[in-house]
Amino acid sequence: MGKKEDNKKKKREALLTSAYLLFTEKGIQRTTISDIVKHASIAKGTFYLYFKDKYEIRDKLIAIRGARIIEKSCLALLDEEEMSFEDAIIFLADRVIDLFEQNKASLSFISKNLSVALFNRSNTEEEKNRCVELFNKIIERSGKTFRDENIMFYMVIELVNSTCYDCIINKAPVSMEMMRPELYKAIKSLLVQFESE
Amino acid sequence: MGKKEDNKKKKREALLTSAYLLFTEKGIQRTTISDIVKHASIAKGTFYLYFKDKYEIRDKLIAIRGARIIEKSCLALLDEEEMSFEDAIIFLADRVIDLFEQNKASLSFISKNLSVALFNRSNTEEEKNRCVELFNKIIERSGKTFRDENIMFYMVIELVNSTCYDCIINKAPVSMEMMRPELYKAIKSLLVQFESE
Amino acid sequence: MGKKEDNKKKKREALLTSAYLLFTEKGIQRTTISDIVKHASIAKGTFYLYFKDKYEIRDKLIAIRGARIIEKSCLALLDEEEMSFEDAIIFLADRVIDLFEQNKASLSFISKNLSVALFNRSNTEEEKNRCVELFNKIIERSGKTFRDENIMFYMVIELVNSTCYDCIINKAPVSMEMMRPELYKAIKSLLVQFESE
Amino acid sequence: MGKKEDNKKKKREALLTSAYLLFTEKGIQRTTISDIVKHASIAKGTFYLYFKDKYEIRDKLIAIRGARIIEKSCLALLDEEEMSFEDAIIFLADRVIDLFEQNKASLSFISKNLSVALFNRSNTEEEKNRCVELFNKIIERSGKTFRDENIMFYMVIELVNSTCYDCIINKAPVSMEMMRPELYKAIKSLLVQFESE
DNA sequence: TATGAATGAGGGTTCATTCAT
DNA sequence: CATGAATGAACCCTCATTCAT
Repeated sequence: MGKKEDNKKKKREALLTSAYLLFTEKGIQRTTISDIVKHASIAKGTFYLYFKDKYEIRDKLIAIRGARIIEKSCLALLDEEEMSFEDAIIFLADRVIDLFEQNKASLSFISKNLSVALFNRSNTEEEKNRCVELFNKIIERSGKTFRDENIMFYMVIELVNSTCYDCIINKAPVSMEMMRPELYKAIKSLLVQFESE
Repeated sequence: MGKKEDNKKKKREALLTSAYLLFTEKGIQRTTISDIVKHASIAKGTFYLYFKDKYEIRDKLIAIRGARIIEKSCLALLDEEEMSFEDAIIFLADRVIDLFEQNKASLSFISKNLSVALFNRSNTEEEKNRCVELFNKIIERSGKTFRDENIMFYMVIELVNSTCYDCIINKAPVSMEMMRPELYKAIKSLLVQFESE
Repeated sequence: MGKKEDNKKKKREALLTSAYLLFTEKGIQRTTISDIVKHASIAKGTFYLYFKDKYEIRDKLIAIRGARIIEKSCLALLDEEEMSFEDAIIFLADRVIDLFEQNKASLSFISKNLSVALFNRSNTEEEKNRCVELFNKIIERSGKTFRDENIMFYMVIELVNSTCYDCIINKAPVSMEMMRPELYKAIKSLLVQFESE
Repeated sequence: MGKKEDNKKKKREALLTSAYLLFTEKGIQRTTISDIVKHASIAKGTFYLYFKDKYEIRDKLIAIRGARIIEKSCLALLDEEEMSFEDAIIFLADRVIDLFEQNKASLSFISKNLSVALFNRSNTEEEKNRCVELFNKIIERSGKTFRDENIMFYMVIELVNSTCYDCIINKAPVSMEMMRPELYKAIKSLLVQFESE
């Protein structure tokens, strides 16, 4: 019967949601498993039926939340009129930066690990696949071909994520405002670099 | 009397050395203050005369060890014959990657925080200054001028550090071997971008 | 229907076998009911249909395994040619010591509780009876009569079991090798003591 | 300064006393470290400065309390008029049985481990030595010599301890009352056995 | 300044037991 | 009868921090 299965999924979901809320609110260090299960209205022992420890749930959440950010941005792009590939990627970067600026706690939580959502081996789930599909669709629309799309996307993501983290959270080396135009130029020069002649 | 001063410096040094050893050996989480003071042959209470907590000593160490990596690379470069600016930066990147590959524990410890060695506000010490001076010397030698050297260096460092961490530690998205040529092309395209016309 | 009965017996047997294996392998403390049912491929709740708790199954196992050791030794004796009563008991002791030396985990598990196999009130099962019968047969064969056979057997068993446990497991006060001749002399003097005039 | 040292000894003593009280009152399984420290008015963490775990304190206590029983009995003997060696040992056994009958909780706690007080390697402390000295004094007074005094004492202790435990706690195979005369005869026959001609 | 024994809150984790299926 | 997910009390133990010396 699916009832049990359903219940299990719900429990898992509740743990993930509660953990994310607490992690972004109080930080990972100061969030205890007790906090998480209390917030999720689940027994403490039950936590261990779903996750090995606090760090497993954190890693899973980084992947999920990172993927969500990328997905949202891609979907926003697909709603837009067609534009050049460079502009499309800049548009994406712009969306990601906006989302992070609107949700600094999320950025603080994801830290510089946005790319694990796409490239980490342990993350074999659908989130990853959905993002990869969206990226492929964007490339397709551009009609261009690239030397190594994975590495290209990886570098762009790293550059965007790093600058967001440092400029928004640490406010160093400069503010995000000041960084933004430089970042866009940098991304453009990177993309050109990856086009196959 | 300078002897007391000396002794204090030695104690501080011992704590830093021991902490670094243990952090790289067992990880930060699993290293306790007890471990650190035991290894440094110092009393537990004394720790608190020098550092607020484990995370203060960690942050200090990331800055010190990061700066050391950059410094070493810069000094190696200054030993070389003159070369073009692009080649000089590639040479630097190459040195940094080599150092990290030779010392994965150090990379694991520094994680994606290499740039704090140079750009973090809280890091007001000499390490930072030495690195900045070295960078300035390199630029000087090139005879070129750049739109914003800080941001340029920041981006290159982030790109090198990120790819090292992901490719060497996580082996994703590709191996460091495969990443290296792509990284160099990317760095070159970035640098050109920053030259003032 | 006997099939259900059979199945129940098999389950019980499986639990006993698994528990014994784990108890001797990892110790009683470190063996959990979860471990036992997992090893027996039985559901957790089912355990409680057969035993009250871990200690009930442990006590049952000590009785069973203790009885098995004594039985084996007695049967070995009955295979031998006739010999004097003293020699017969020494032969038995010898067999028991050998069995324990070959299976230290079993000795460690039974500890100093070998006699419960025969004399514990709660142990009302067939194992006990089989051993008692074998002892009676041995006495019968000897043609002798004794003041109190039960106490005599009890003392011999205690002496053999204690020395085995201390000398084989703890290696104190001396090795089993050194203890053996002394033990045999002691047993002989005990037996003489119990003969009715 | 001895003040700190003194305090440490007192703490250790308090832990031992409290643990013994609770072990004999509620059993080892049902006594928690929390119980012990609470009863001793000591902080939980402090327990671990003195003992590794509950089982270390238990083992230490078995040795201490076992030694105390033997010591008391020996001292009672030395108060008596001279008597034959056999009678002296019977007197000792008698005292031990009496002490155990008066304090069944203590017997239950020591279980069949009385001899570890004297023969366990890990127990290197003064308790052991005091008992050994007392035994030597008794032998000296008897003017006799024995083949192996250690093994002799060990066997007598084991026999007394085993019968006490089984007859007093388990009331099997017979009551202590019924066992006592048989035990004395057995001890006597054992002792004769060990005399060197 | 330096010490390290003492603290005790609260961390993670276990596991016997229950009970709806 | 059998199941096994869920429970949650209770466990052990850690360890940052204090403070009398």
